[in-house]
Amino acid sequence: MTKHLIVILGPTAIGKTKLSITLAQHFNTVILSCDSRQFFKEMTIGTAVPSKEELKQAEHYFIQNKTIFEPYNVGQFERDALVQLDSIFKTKDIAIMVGGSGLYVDAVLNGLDYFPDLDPAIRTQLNDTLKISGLETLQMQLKELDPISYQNIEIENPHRVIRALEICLGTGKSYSSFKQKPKEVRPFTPLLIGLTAPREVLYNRINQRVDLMIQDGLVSEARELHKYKDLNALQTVGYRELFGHIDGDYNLETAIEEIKKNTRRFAKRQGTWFRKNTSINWFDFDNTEGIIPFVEQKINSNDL
RNA sequence: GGCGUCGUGGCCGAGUGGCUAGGCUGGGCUCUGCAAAAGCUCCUACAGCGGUUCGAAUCCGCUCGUCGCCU
Repeated sequence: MTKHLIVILGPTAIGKTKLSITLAQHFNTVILSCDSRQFFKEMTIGTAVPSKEELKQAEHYFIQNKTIFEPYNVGQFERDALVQLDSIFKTKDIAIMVGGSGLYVDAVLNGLDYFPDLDPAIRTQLNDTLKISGLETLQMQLKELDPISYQNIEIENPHRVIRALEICLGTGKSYSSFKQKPKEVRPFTPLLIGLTAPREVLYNRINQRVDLMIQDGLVSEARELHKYKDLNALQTVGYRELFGHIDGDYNLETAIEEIKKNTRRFAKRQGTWFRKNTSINWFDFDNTEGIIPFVEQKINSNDL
């Protein structure tokens, strides 16, 4: 029997959580979250993790299973997710993954190349160099150490340049030399379901949801986390803007408007990411009845 | 009705005879361990009409509109 991973994709606030629970119940299976901010147990309101009630309706993995105090990244998630899926597929033929984080979804579905773990001090130092000497210095260094990456990566993007450099410096080999692994073969067949909505409708949902988060106490959640505001996990829409307000940079109303704006932009970027993935089967968020029959039909035809 | 004021792209806003201000919003995009991150890119306007001038958003006139004051 083929193992199937139903992957639910779409921008934030479009209704992925609800759909995933419906599917999990129908197929009597479990849900893996693939959301780079819902891993953290210290954040609840601002990341819109499923509610207690929702968590009771289906078994969830990778929801608030990590702490903001320990670094976590795609590579680790890929490994964790594959281990979890292996164990799920021992007893189930179908699993569900819900994802808003494009890179993380791709990692599970297609795999990342292998990169060794590095001493985090290397990145710290590169970040210092960036701050003191500027991006150009790093670009020149990369040109020297790894001309191929210098040609191919987005050279104006400090994150990309630093990543390439940290691999070069930490391994003694070029970043490009690691990116040669053939595509991973996964022990499951993915079926991608995307949810869409007209831009205006989505933006209204986002604005409303932000207002709800504020009502639910996002401000006090942000206050408690304020002292950790430099942690990577807290570079998150909904928190950053409130940290600025708590620091006295602007009033609450402004912070809320900023959260809405940044969430809209985030949703737009998610759209860009998913749009180029041609294997997604798109459904209107408002008309999801057809999804279960569609999935059943696909799975059955695969199993024949 | 009279006098004055102002009229710049979706919004804000500089410019005051010759060289696409800038910011914000918005759109498009990139993506192999910071990804709700980070970065790239697009949107050439000067209320209208006429005049002066080699050349006008910038000067002059009229029209329309704005706001203010007066009657």
